[in-house]
Amino acid sequence: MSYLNELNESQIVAVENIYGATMVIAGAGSGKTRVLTYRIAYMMEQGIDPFNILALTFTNKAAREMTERIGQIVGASEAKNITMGTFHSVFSKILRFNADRIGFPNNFTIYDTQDSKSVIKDIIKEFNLDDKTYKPSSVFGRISAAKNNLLSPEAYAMNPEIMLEDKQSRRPEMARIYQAYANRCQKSGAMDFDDLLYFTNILLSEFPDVLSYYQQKFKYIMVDEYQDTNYAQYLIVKKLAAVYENICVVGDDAQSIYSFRGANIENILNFRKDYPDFKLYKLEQNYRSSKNIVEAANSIIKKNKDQITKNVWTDNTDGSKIKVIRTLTDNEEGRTIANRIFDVKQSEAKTFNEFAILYRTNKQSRSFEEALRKLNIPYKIYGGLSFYQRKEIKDLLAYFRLTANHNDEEALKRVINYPKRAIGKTSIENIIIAANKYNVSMWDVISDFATYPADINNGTKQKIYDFVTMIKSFAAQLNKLNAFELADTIAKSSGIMREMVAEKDKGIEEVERLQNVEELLAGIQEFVRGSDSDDFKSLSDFMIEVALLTDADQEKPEDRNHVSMMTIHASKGLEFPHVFIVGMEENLFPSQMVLNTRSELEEERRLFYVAVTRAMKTCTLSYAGSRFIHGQLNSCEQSRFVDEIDSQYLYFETPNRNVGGGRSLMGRDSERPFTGGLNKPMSAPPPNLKSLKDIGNSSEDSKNNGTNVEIKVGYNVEHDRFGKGKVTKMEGTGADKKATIFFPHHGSKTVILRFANLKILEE
DNA sequence: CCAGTACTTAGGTTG
DNA sequence: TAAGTACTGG
Repeated sequence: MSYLNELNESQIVAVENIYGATMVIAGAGSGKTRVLTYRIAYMMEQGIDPFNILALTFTNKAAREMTERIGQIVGASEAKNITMGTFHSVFSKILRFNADRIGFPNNFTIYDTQDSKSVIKDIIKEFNLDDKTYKPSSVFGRISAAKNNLLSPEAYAMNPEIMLEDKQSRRPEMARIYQAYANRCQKSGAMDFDDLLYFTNILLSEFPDVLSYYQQKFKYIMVDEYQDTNYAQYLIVKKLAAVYENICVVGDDAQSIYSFRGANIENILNFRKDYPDFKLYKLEQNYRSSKNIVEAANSIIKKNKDQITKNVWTDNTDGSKIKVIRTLTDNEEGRTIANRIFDVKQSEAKTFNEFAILYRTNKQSRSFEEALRKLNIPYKIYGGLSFYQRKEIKDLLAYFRLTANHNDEEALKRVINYPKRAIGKTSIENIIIAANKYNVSMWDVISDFATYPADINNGTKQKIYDFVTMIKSFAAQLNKLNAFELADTIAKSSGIMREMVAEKDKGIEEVERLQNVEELLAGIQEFVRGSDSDDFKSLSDFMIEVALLTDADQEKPEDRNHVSMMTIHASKGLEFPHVFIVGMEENLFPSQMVLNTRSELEEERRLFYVAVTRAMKTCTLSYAGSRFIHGQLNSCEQSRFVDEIDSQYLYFETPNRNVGGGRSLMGRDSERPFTGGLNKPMSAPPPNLKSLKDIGNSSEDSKNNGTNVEIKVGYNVEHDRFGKGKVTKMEGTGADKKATIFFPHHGSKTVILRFANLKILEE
C-alpha cells in the first residue's frame, strides 16, 4: 500500500485491523486523524462498500475534513457514500426518515439551547413557580441530564432517588416541569439536542425492524473522541454494533473535557466489558510538539490519578521552554501578549495564522481583542455568540422554521409580532391560554378561531389572519421555489428587510445587522449552488443542515491570516505553532467551581493538558495580578497548574514593568498597582436622584388636544420626538385610540393618541 | 405603544 | 462591567 510509509508501526496495525472490536488510545498529536482516515481508505481498498461504513466525529468540521482527505485517496464520489458526521447530524437525519414511528413530523424543528430555556421559562411562569428556585438554566440542565441517561418524564417521576434529590433541593415540581416541557416540544414538533440522541435510542429499542435495518447498513462503525461520548451515545453505538461487532473507537482519556455535559469516561471501561476480545492499540509518538512541550504536558497529566497509563514521547527537537509571564492587570496582559505576537511575527513567524490565544472563558477575549486591534493585528474570535444565535439571524430563521413547521411555537412567538403588526402581549397570552385549554398548538388556534375560540378582539383577529395567510403562502412555495428564492421572498414580504433597511442609518450596529442578514441569504444561495448534484434544494433542506451548524463550520479558507482566539474547549483537535494560554490564575483556571471534588479538578487539569498540547513550537502562559470581574477589581494569584509543571521546562520571564518609564503609576485606574485586594470600586455611586425628581412633578396630566380633532389615515402629522410623518393606519377607540405613522427618519411607529400629542399639519 | 431608566444579577465549557 | 427585566412617564 502506497501510504504505508507515511505511518509508523503502531499506526499501521491500527489501520489494518478492521474486523472485530478495536480501541485506539491516541495520545495528543499522535496522528489520530491520519489513522482514522487511512483506516477507512484501507477498508474501501479491501472491497468494503462505503455505504456500510459509519464514522461518527465530534464536530462537523472534523467530518468534513476527513471526508475530503479520504476523497483524495479513494476518490470523492466514493468517499461521499460514507455516512460521516456528528452523532447529532447523522441521527437527526435518521430520525427524520423514521419520524412517524416516534410521533414526530419529518420536518421537526431542532430547538437550540435558547429555545429550550425559553420554553422552560414559560412553563415555570405558567406553573406560578418562583424563578429563583427554578432557574431555567439549571432546570434545563437537569432535564438534559435525565435525557442523556434515557430517563423519560415518567421514569424520572417514578425514580425515588431523583425525587428525593429534587425534594432536598426544594424543587419538587421538577418532574412536572420535565413532563410539561416534553409535551410542549412534542406539540411543537420540535426536538432539542438531547432529544436527537434520546429518540434515536427509543427508535432503535422499540422498533426491531428499524434497528435491524441500520445494523445491516452500518456493518463497520468508527467513533472518534470516544472519551467524550455520553451514555445515550454509548448505547446507540452498542446497539448498532451488536450484530457484526466491527467497531473501532478512538480516543484519549487524558483529553476528556466534556463530563459537564454528560460525557462518561466509563464508556471506555464499558467497552472492555462489552467486547472482551477487543484489541487495544496505543499511539504514543507525538509528531506535533517540541520535546519540552511534550514533557511538560506529561508532567501535568501525571498529577491525575484516574488515567490509562501511556507514554507519550517525541523525536522532535527540544525547542524552547514554556514561558510564564505575569502582568499587573488583565488589560496589561492583553497588551503584553499582543506585543509579543507582533515581535514574534517580525522575527520568526510567517503569518498570523501561526498564533492562538486560548482562554478558559469567552469573556476573557476582550482585553486581547482591544490590544490586537490597536496594533492592527488581524484576529478572529471563535465561539462566543455564534452567528446563528444573533437576534436578527434567529428572527429570520424563525420565519423559515415556521414556514416549514407551523407548530414550532418558539418560532411563532418570535415573529408573530415582528416586525410590528400590532399583535400585542395580551393577544399572545390569550392564544396560549386557548392552546393549553384545547391542548393544541398555538398555530392550531390562530388558524382556526372557529374551532378554538380565543379571547381576542376582531381587529386583532384580522391581523392574525393576515399573518397566518402570509405564512401559508410561504409554505405553499416550499417545493416550488428553491431555498434561496423562498428565503429571499420571506425576508422581503415579511417586512424584515424593509425594517432593517429603514434602520440602517441609525448606527454601525444596525448596518451590521443588515449585513448579517445579507450574509445569511448569501449562505443559502451558496447552499443551493454549492451542492454539486443538480438536486432541488428546498428551504426545508437548508433548515435541516442549519440547526446543527456552528461558527467553525462557516469559515472561508481565504480569510486565514489572523490570530485565532478561542476557549480551550474549542481548541481541541487543533494545533498552532505559537500558543498563548492566558488567565493562568487560581479561581479562573482552575475555575473556582471545580475545587470541590477531585474528579472535577482532574477534568480541569486535563483541560490544561489539552491547551498545552495544542502548541507545536512555543507555548506561553500568562496571568494577571488583578482582574475585573462583574465590574469589581479582584486580586489574582498564579494558577496551581503553573506550579504543577516540572520546573525544568519553565522559564519565568521578568515582565518589563514600566518602572521609571514615562508613565505615571497613578495613570488610569486599570493601571494602578495591585494593593492586596483592598481595592474597592474607585468611585462612589452617585446619590439616588429619584426623590429629587419627584418634587414638583405633582401636576395633573395636561390634557392634550389631539383627541379632540379627528385624525385620519393619510394625514400628515408632527410628533414631538419623531418629527413629521404620515398616518398609515388607525385603530382602537376612545382612550385606546392608536395611530400607525410612517416617519421618514424613524420608520413606522404605532402611538397612542392620548400620549402622543400629535400636531396635525395637513389633511 | 414607545423609550428611557432603575434595578438586578451574573458560576462555564458545547452539539 | 454588561445584559436583561421591570417600571414609568409621555
